[in-house]
Amino acid sequence: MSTARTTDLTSKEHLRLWLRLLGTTRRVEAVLRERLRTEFDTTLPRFDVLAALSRHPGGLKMNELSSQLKVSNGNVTGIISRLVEDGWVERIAIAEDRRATRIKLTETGKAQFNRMAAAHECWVDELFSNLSADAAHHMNELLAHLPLASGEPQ
Amino acid sequence: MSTARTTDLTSKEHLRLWLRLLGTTRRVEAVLRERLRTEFDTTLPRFDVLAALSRHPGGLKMNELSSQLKVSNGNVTGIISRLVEDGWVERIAIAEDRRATRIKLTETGKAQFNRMAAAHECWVDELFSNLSADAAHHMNELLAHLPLASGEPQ
DNA sequence: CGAATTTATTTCAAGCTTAAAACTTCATGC
DNA sequence: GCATGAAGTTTTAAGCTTGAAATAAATTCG
Repeated sequence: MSTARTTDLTSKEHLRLWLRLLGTTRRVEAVLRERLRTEFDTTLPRFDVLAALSRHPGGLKMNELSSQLKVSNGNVTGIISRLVEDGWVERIAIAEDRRATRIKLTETGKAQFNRMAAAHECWVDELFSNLSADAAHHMNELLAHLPLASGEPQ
Repeated sequence: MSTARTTDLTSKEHLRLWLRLLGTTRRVEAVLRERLRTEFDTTLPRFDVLAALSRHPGGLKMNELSSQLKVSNGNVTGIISRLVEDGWVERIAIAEDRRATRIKLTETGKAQFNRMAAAHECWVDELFSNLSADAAHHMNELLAHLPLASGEPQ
């Protein structure tokens, strides 16, 4: 309320960029969701969870999962419960802390994820195919410098 | 399906960019959702619907709304129903076609949206504040050239 | 030790989201 | 007229998502 942060022109340019960013992201997500559904009979949130677990072979606690994925705790509970039912993931008791459990991919889960991850990379590459490696890298750098954008904090 | 579209290096760069894009978008959305909730007691989907209606003073049919917002028909039905209950929006019968209705902002809805839109632009400007107008414009151009990124079909 | 607080997770209610099925109305062709 | 199909919308079932409340276990500290 007190002060505008930038000129009005810059502000409009920021808004335009945000709407473009949002639109692009939604379109890509829609394609990925559709393909995950038709080709692997699964969903994007499930894929995201599997991807996070895949990056951590030792497993992750529920709160680690939800902070990595930037979603709420309760949300992850439901997704994990369904993945456990499907046998793609397992909850492993932690001896030193009976409140928490460690979530790990099962062998089935690993195999499924590997198949999906290969296809996923291929789809993304196709969707961004008319962006050169340099342009992609450049855009990545710009986004990385937004204070809120970096993936690193945690 | 037959061939990789790019080199493996470019493919990795595309994937990196996509993950960055997704992360940035989610962070911005999280901030906007939180602020809409605490300061205006509403949600992002509702705001999106109001914004679309605001751009079309003559009103929009349900299928126009859902195609503009890139969400399913059934989805819009629910959001509109709740907005109608709140008196922010009204369904107006179309004489020539009894299947469809025209959705319009009420005066209350317009007033509410105007307050929110001003704050929204301010928040976005703040979130992107360390991006110059030129950089924002440049990134916008790059995104606009993705075949899937513009407002066009596929 | 025992009370108070913090940490890890689940449950809950409400709303969002999708795809598919159902329903109603309109348009077309016979 | 009337069947047939298309168009516009709503309903449904299942899953995703959130914030808040509830539960339970660990930690802190008087």
